[in-house]
Order: sequence, then structure tokens, then C-alpha cells
Amino acid sequence: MNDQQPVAESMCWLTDVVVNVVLFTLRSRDLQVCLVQRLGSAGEISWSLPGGQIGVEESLDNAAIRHLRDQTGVEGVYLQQLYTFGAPQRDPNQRVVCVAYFALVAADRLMPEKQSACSANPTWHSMYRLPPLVLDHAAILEYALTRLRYKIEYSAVAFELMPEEFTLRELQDAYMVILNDQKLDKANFRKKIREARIVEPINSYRATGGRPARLYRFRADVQLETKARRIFP
Amino acid sequence: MNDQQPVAESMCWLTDVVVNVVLFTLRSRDLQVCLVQRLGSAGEISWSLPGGQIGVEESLDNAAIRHLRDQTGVEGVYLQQLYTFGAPQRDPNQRVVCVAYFALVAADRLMPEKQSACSANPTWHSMYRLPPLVLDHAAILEYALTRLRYKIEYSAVAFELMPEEFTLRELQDAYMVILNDQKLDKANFRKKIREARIVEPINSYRATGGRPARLYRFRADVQLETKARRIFP
DNA sequence: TCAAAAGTGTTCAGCTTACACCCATGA
DNA sequence: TCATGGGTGTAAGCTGAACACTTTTGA
Repeated sequence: MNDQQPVAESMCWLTDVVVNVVLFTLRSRDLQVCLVQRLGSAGEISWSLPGGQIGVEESLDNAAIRHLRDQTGVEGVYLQQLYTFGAPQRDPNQRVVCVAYFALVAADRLMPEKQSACSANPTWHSMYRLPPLVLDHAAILEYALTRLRYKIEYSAVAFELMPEEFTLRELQDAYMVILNDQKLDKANFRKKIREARIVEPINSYRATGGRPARLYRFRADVQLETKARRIFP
Repeated sequence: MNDQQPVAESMCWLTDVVVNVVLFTLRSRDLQVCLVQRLGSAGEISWSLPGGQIGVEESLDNAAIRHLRDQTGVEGVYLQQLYTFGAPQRDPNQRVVCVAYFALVAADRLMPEKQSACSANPTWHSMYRLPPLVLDHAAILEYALTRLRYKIEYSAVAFELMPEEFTLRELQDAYMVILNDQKLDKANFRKKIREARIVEPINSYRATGGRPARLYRFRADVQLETKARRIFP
């Protein structure tokens, strides 16, 4: 990922390509996505993924970073390219190819004041109860969710959705919410996380309904990607 | 993947986006890629991935299929989108975003007469000894190889590179060439392939230097993708 | 009868899964 | 003292890696 560069006021834009970003977070035991409001031609509001045009001298990554910052107030988060959607009729008004990204942000890094300063009015929605979306954005979201679920199983991107400090139970909850799977065994989950050496305990505890839970943080030196186990051969 | 549609002579093209296809095959125990010749401004020849512009009414997939057919003579093969390359300076003459695809073809499906009818003069090159390439096509190839290696481990795409009939030894060779790894154990490889139920024996044999080898073919009803085993959690 | 390549069986270590159990706290 | 949730140990069964072995052909 490149560093972000300033964009001149007078810049020209690519005509056929845009970027859109699927920004996920975990809030109140729910997987949520950030959507912005767009005014339809008839004055009705509808929901859209943040995104927009690409400057002639701007990389795709930078365009995604810039639109994310301007429309949602979120900066400096995990971001990667997802897929490029280019069906001829995906936008009935004009032929536009969309380079989709997905991004992950921890809930404790969301700053309400920055968000509310955005004219696009960014709002969080549960992935499991989505409003009607413009164009093919519902399909983009569906694809992003599939990829997030795959990715979480062979890499440690779940880190990017957790706050600084968390309990192992909270980490397990995160996996269960994203995978929509309540069947993870507590003991085995903890053993695997411990043996993977991806977290370290800190000297404080979180009060709960019963025995207080040890707090952990992610180790700074962790390898984010782990090579998947071979199936074939 | 959509079905291919004819393209009108008078069609308009997108200005900022092109597609390029990395077409792999296995020939003489080597992983090879198909490149086409392009004339430079100074009259020198250089090598390029097949590809080109996208019609205003054409899907990205169709554009990839069309350019592949026109420039290499190959049709009806496995094809999937890879990544979109969009650095501002990747083409110094003009800002162009490139949607890269990768495709796999079995060597016995290559038709020399069709290929030689292509003015682009398609030629096969070993992935392990590449000529100088235009723009950022070397980086695209590198990325395609990485993805092919990952994909071969959690899915059965190696099928797409094999002829109709093959021995288990030949299949093992394919894996070893692609992974650039000579350490696969024969007995374990066979056991895994057999238990995965992805091939079935046919009633003929291939003569070899020693005992003749049983021929196999892939089962028609095979699930191509296998979900990767979880690492986390 | 020997080299070459196909094809099989067995063992052992390490991992996954399931489940039972103990610990610390607040009401 | 009991409910609640945190935290741990262990046995059974499966998987993967290593390697030795048998079989079938042509020269």
C-alpha cells in the first residue's frame, strides 16, 4: 500500500473507472458495514458504498484511501483490493467499471465527531440486515463477506477488527460473528491462539458476570498471513 | 463467467481500462506462458501479455475471452479475474488501468494452425526464463504465478492443465513443476489423490521405461473448489 | 536377470476434537 | 453458597510424513 498523496483541486479524472470501499467493523456483537447516503434523481435517498472517481495521477489504492477518509472520516486502516466489477449494465446511466476494496477498522478507532463532519452522512448497518443499495453494491457486499470469511481462516486479519485490549472470549466472539458459527470450542480456540503466539497477556482484567477475564493485546511482531494447509496434493 | 457475445465493428471503447490475460500451460515438464509480440516505437520488438481494450457494451470477462481468442487462438478454457493494476505511471504514455486475468489450457488443446493464424504471433515461454516485457507485465506474471501456486493447493485447478488422459505420475509431475518442488512423496501423493475421489482409472495403460502406467481421467462430477482447512481458529 | 518405473502397506509423530473439570467473582 | 463465566487437562481418533517394500515391463 502506498502512502497517501495530496490531490490537486484542478485534477482530471478517469472517465470509466471508480473505486468503492467495503468498510467492516464489529460493534455490539454484530458485523457491520459503513454506507453513505446518496440522493436519487427523484429526491429519494438510497444507500451506497463509499467511493468515487480516480485522479489521473492517483493510484487506485490512494483513491480508495482518499474517498474513505473524505466520506467516512476513517484513516490508516487495513485496506486491500477485492475484485473489479464491470458488467456493462451495472450502472444504467453510464458504463463504469468499479474496482472494489475491502477495509477493516476496530470499533474503538471510530471517531464520531469526524464521521458527523462528513456530508455523505456515513452510517453503520448490520451485514445481516442490509437496506436497499444502489447499482450492484449488494453483490459487492456479498462478495466482500465471502472473502472476509475465507481470509479470516488463513490469516490473522481478525486483529484489525479488535480493540487494543480484549479478552480471549471477545476474540472468539469476533470469529463466531464473522463466520456466523456458534460452534467453536472454547478450550480448543484458546489453545490454538496461545500456540500461534499471536497475542500476549497484559496485567489487567475485565470485569464480567463471573470470574474476571484476563486482557490480551496482539503482539507487534506477528506475521499476518499464514500459508494455508495443502489440500491437494 | 458469461457467454461470449459478438462485438460490433463500429463499437466504442472504454478509454482508461484494458484487460490482459496470463495464459498458462504445461509443456515438456515446464510451466509456460503465452506472450505476443508488439512493435515498439523505434521498430524494436518486445513481448506483451495478450489483451487490449474493452467495448462499451462488453463485460470484462468477455473482453478477456475475445482478446485471448483473437491473439492466441485459444478458446473455452478456464479463466478468472486476478487483480487490477492501476499505478499512475505503469504506462508512461497514457494513464491506463489494467484488469488482469489468468487462464489455464491443457497442452493437448493447443492448435498450432489456429495460433499461427494470429498476427500477434503468440509464443510460449518458460515462466522460469522470461524475456523482457512491456510496461509492468513482468510484475503481473509474478503475481499470477503466486496465485496459481496458492490456488493449486486448495482447489483442483491443476485439472485444467492436464490432458484428457494421464498417469498419476504425470499429475504429480505437474504439481512439482508448478510448485517448483521436487520433494513430493509418491506414495502419499497417490493416496491423497485416490481418497479425494477426483480421478477414475480407465482401461488403458501408458508405456514407460518400466512397468506400464495406468491411465486416469478426471471425474466429471468433481467439486472444483475445496474449502481450505482453518488455521485460525 | 537386471534396471527402471509403477504401485502398495506400515509406522510414528503431531494435530484435531470432544468433553470433563477446576477457579474466581458477585449476588 | 450458588450461579456465572473464565480457564485448563486429557484421551481417542485422525492426518501427514517417511520409508521400505512388491510388481511389471523391456532390454
